[in-house]
Amino acid sequence: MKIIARNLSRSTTEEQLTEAFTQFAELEYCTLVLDKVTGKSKGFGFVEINDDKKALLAIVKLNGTKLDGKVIRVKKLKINKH
DNA sequence: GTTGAGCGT
Repeated sequence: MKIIARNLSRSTTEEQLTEAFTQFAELEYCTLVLDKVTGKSKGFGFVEINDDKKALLAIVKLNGTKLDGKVIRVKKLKINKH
């Protein structure tokens, strides 16, 4: 299940995202979107988790929590529209 | 060097 984490701090790193999610599930994929020009964080990233139930749990647990001192917004990505 | 809604190098 793909997950997106928005509203991240610009200083938040990919490993911080990883550690946050790894508390609830094993991450299959994790990336932090970086700006092409500055190379800094765009403030959001994507996470992939195999276990859907754990993924949903991680979303609920991490959504609204503070990461790097900032409240983050975690949601599921576009679900199969087919 | 910065910024604050979002669905990706």
